[in-house]
Order: sequence, then C-alpha cells, then structure tokens
Amino acid sequence: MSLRLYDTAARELRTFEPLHEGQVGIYICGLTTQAEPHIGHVRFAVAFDVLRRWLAGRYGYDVTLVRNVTDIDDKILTKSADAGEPWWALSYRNEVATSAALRALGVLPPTYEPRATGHIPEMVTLMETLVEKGHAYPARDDSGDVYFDVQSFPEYGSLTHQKIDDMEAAQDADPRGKRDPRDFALWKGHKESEPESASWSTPFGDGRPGWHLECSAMARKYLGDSFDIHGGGVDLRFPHHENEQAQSHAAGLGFANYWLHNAWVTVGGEKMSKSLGNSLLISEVTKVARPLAIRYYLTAAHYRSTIEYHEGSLREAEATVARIEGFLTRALRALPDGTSTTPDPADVPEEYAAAMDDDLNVSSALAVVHDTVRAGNTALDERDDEALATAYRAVLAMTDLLGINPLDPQWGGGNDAGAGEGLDALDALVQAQLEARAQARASRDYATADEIRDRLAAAGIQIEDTPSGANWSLARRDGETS
RNA sequence: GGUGGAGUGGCCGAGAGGCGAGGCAGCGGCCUGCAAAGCCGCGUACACGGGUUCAAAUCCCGUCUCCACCUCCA
Repeated sequence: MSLRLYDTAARELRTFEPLHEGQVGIYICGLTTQAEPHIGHVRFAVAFDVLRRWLAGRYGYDVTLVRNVTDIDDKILTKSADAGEPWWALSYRNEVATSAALRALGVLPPTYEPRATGHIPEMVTLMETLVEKGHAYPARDDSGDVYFDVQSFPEYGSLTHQKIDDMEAAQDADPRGKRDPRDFALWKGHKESEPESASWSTPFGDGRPGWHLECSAMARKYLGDSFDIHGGGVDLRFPHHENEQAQSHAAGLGFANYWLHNAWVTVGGEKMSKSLGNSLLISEVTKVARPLAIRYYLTAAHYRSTIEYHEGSLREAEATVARIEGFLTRALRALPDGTSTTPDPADVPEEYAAAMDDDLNVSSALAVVHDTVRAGNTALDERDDEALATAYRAVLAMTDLLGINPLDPQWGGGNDAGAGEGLDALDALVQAQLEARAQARASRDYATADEIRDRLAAAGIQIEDTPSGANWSLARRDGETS
C-alpha cells in the first residue's frame, strides 16, 4: 500500500515517493503576522499536521517540516503605522498569538519556523543568481525595487496552468519601472514613508523583501535545493506559489516535488475574512468550545474541500468528540488496570489506512473510527473484553494519527476522576455523594437519590450509572458561539 | 478574459456506473426506579434538462447557480 497525494502542478493523484529514502522534507507557507488568527487561518496548519503525522506514524518517515513566518509585508507596515506601534512589535505579538493558537489545537511544532526578516542574505544570494542568469533586473526608476522578469522564463505559469498573456496585470499596476506589468517584486526598495527599521542594505540598494522570495530562500536553506512537499492554502497558488517556483526554477533549483493545497473555511458560502468580526478568533472560539472539538471540526472534512461554518458547527463537533471520548474512558475503566494509553500506529485497521492513503481522506477514515466506536460499545455491553481491547486500541491509534486522541495529555488529561490534584480532591467529595446516592437507591429512596443527582448536576457534574456503579464527569461547556 | 473548484437527505460531509459512508439533529424501541450513556431500528438525498447503459449521484451533451485566484489573503 502506498500514499497517494493530489499534486496541484500535475493536477492528479501521484504516488508519494520521497527524494531521500526514509526522509521527507515539507515546506508550509505559514501566516503573515498581521493579525490574530481566526478559525480559518489555522486550517492549513491542522491539515498539514495530519499529513505529517501520517507520514511519520504510518510510514516511519523522518519528517522535517519547515513553516515560515512572514513577519514583514505591506499590511503589517500599514497597520503598524495606523496603530502607532512598531511593525516588529505588532508582528511578533501576532506571531506569539498564532503559535499559542496552534499549540492549543494540538498542531505539532514545526522542525523549524524561520522568519523572513532573518534571511536577507539568503535572499540576496538568490537575487544575484537570478540577475546573473537574466531572469531578474533592478527597476529602471531608481526605486530600488528588483523584479523577476516573467517573459524571460517560458515555464512561468506552469504551476497554475496559466499563460502569461491571459493574466491580468495587477490592478494597482503602478508600472514602477517594470518591463512587463506582470513582473513581480523580489525586493522592494526603501520608501521614505516607511520606517528605517524596515530596511536592509543590499547590493541592490536599501529595502525590504518581496513576499515571494523569502520562501524560495528559506526552503532552500533548510530543506535543500530540492525537497518533497510544498503546502499552503489554495489562495496561495497564484501568485505566491507560482512565483516561488519561478524564482527557484529559474535559479536552477529543483524546488518542490509535490504541491499540496488546502481549501478554506467558509461562512455563508464565502471565504472567512476579518470583516466577519472577532467572534471566530481562536482566542474567542476556545472560550466556547474545547480545543479538541475545534481541532476535530477542522480535521473532519477532506483538506481540499471547503468547510462551511455555521452556528452550531462546534457544538456538533463537541458531541461527536464526546462520543469517542466516552467510549475510550469507559473502555479504560473496563479494561484491566495498567492498560496502555499510548497509541500504536500498528493498531490502525486497514480500511482506515486505505482511506488515509487515498489523499488523506479523513472523512472516510473517521467513518471507520465511528464504526469501531460502535463495535467497541457493543463489546462493552456484551463484556467481550477481547473485542473491547481491540476496538480501544484501534480508536486510540486512529484518533491519535489525526491529532484528535481525546486521551492525549495535550487536551488537559480529559475529565476523568483522578486527573490532577484538584480533581483528586473533587473525586473524594463526589464519591461520598455517589455512595450516599447508591445507598438511597438500594433502599428505594429515589427522591433522595434524584436530589443528589440534581445537586451534582447543578454543580456541573454529570453522572452515569453502570452495572458496576456510577461514574462522574465534569459537564461540557456549551458549544454555542454567539 | 484566463485559471481552479463547488451544487448530495433538516444540517455537516464522504463517495464517483450496480449493495443508501459517517457524524449531528429528530422519531420509535431496548436497557434503566427515572434519567444519562450505550445499543437496535427509521431517511429511498445527489442543481436542472436531455442522452448512453440491463443499471447513472457517478459517464456524455447542454443549462443554471455559487465560490475562489489573477502579483499585499490559510
């Protein structure tokens, strides 16, 4: 069995084969740190986190994942000027917020996270090569800009299958010394209106990086002239990725072998954007839904399909996740003490693996998870410990490879009694109540029994009766978002 | 104008010639003192119009609608 991935450049599924035996190099375009991330912004990270976990967990590849931070661009400078805050402070503030959001969602940290502004020398080297080869030129208007000459490179447009002549020139097309309006900036000359701190000296003059050049330079530095997978959001295909590829190929570099693009999160059928307000910022949304549920929501659809967000989406995800989590915790209680909570990728059913191998068809893979949960619940009822253990291990492994393992300490240790000192104390108190209720029930004093249950419920504690006694858990927060 | 994508049951969301993925919500049942949880059952869905085929959500032709990108967007 082998992994097949949809390659944007080839426009078809291709069997994945790494450039170097046992190793995979992945470059992901991260966020431009101009704002706090909303739920749509983080989808790419979750999508490629799933890819990475599958490559490492299923195939045992040694994955090097580089995810850049674009810490300077036009918008950042504009916003910082408006806010009267240094651009680097604004940029870093948002970078920290983004990292926190991704960590909260269980996205594994990248192997490295380079910032654009830390790689000026590498960019200069690339520019020099491109100018030497006749694919780039300094602007004729002394602006200090350096442009890529699209007409000099016949391959230009190959990633997105467009012909140069069919492309519209930039609307804000200030020709600024371009040979062709479609030429794009490798380097932006320093402007009087921009702060000195946003300017670096180069042989081409003072200025700052163009958006695209950083990725070519940083991918090369950390992953080599050629690497396996380049990922990012679909909206980055053009111009960003097309330009990255043009720069690198024109410079004689092999660059990316596979191009993967994730779709976005829509609201009312339209791309999520800042204009929707602050309600969907990760920092807000984590107040109304558990990160685990948010992660599930973002993971559940195929990465190339748009996810339609609607009110209640997160509540539904919460219900689904609670079902999986409920099974796992019940199974753990029923299974012998010492049952491992460490997932083993080898426990994954083949049907699940086949779905994941088919361009990461997470939706189909989750169908296997749910079927397994049902089989496990049945085994629980029938006290079939062998079947239960099998289902338990399978669910643990399957969810873990998707980054949605409810038992992962990442999510705060679940809500089991015994997780943490505070809960230990709470457990002692609740157990006393459960004991009292059990006695009341034994003597058929249901009024007292129900009163105890109601009192616990009012305190946010749910109880669940089982043949072997009552279990308790903390009630979930409501997933409502507005 | 060019390029890419979408339209599936109340909602979300897979599938891509023949057995109705899965989840959420709902209804009925089992279990339960009652609940909760769980289990079982219940839906004849594929934008529209033609066509091909024994068989079409899936293939072909046409139409409609929507979304995205076109050099500052995950």
